[in-house]
Amino acid sequence: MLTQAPKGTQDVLPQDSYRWQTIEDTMRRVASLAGYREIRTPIFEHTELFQRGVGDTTDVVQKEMYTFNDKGNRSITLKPEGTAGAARAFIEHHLFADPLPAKMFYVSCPAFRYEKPQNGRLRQFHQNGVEVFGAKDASVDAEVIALAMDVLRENGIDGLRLAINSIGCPACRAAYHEKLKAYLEPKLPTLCETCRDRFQRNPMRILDCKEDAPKLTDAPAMLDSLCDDCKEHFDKLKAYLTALSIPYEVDPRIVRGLDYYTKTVFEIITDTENGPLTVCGGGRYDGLVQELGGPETCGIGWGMGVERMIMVQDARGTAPEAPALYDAFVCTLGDAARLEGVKLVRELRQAGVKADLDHAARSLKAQFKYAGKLNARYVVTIAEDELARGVVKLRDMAESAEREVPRDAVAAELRK
RNA sequence: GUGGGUAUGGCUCAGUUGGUUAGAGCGCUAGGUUGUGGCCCUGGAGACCGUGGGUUCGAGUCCCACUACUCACCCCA
Repeated sequence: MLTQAPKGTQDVLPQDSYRWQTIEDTMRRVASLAGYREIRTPIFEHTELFQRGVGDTTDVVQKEMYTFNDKGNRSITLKPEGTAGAARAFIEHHLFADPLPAKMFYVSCPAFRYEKPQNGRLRQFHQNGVEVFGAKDASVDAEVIALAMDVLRENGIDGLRLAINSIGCPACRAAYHEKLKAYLEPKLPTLCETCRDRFQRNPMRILDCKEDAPKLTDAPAMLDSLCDDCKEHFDKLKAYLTALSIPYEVDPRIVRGLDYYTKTVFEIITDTENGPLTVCGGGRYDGLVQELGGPETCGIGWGMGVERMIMVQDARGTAPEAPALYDAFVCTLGDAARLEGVKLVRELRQAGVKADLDHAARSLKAQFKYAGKLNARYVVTIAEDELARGVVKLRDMAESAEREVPRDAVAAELRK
């Protein structure tokens, strides 16, 4: 077990890390074009932050957190998601005193949930995300959704389903819960065990139960119970999305498992051979900052699973090509040539040419084979003859064309 | 947390009704051309057959447990 990564964790190997870097680059580029700046928060926080922020009746907090006491006997939790930490930092550093909205993003942020791993679900996973604090107009809801779609599209992932919903504000949701409970109560005995439990904790979830939902088609819908303010917000969001030519479907079953959401919630879903998979999920959290002790500040954001994006790229064959490891591989024959080769490789690197030479004491032929396997664009050969004449052989591997180049002109030649 | 499937060299897999030194392809490595890649040919390294028990004269093969991986439910990224 010593040489086995813990359950639900994954290594990103050198040959694969470019996939992550490409996705990270895209995220940085797209987000900064919209005025978002990167935030980095600790990988662990006080447990209470998530109990208060995410909500201590949620599955995430109740069953899935990596919680432990540190040596000072503080209860510490590895963050299960990105929003609570960002909100805490927003409050702690008085970012509410800056010009609002405060727009921020994070990249390949580790998150931890103690769950049984399966397809697209790990115990340590990574999210890209955005958070916006202090913007109440639905135009920002549409903006963050547009950003998510753009990030996905620029990573070769499009044609995804955008599903949106509104779960209202504390005022209209409380009223709705009463209506819903009144409707459900007589049916309780016919519901499954989990749903009888949900009845107290989060009755809206029952409408998303695969077992019970079909029996409850005439249940009152949150969308029909929104207060005027929430309804107007949702209508505006739809108008903005339409203006941006972003197709969406309204899915009243989207509830989200984190307590802080209000009004807008959304998911971006891909259909895999194993069924639908959410690649990105988020929503508005107008009560979160205040709940955590900050000034009344609205907010909205999303998280996007990096591993899931990579899965989708793989499934669709839209993964970017691996960048070439070397522009030039230097092959040498003889000790004097080898010394020259070591010098040349360093020169090339300093000139911005990706270069290397054999470090395994291989035969010339094996050096060529190695260069071929690593897809080096050029092979530079130096032996006694070339050394004496102040030249090198420059071979274009794809063309199988070889020519002589003056030793001093190699770097310039390869930078062309 | 509940249920199903799987576990043999680095990878993908064979392995006959349990029978002697566990095979192949790919990959890795060396050579076939003592100055040259991709194709071809030849050689080499590399497996306590997931772990621990049990049945048996004998277990990769049968039984049990454990662990890991994987899939579905739940939930979510």
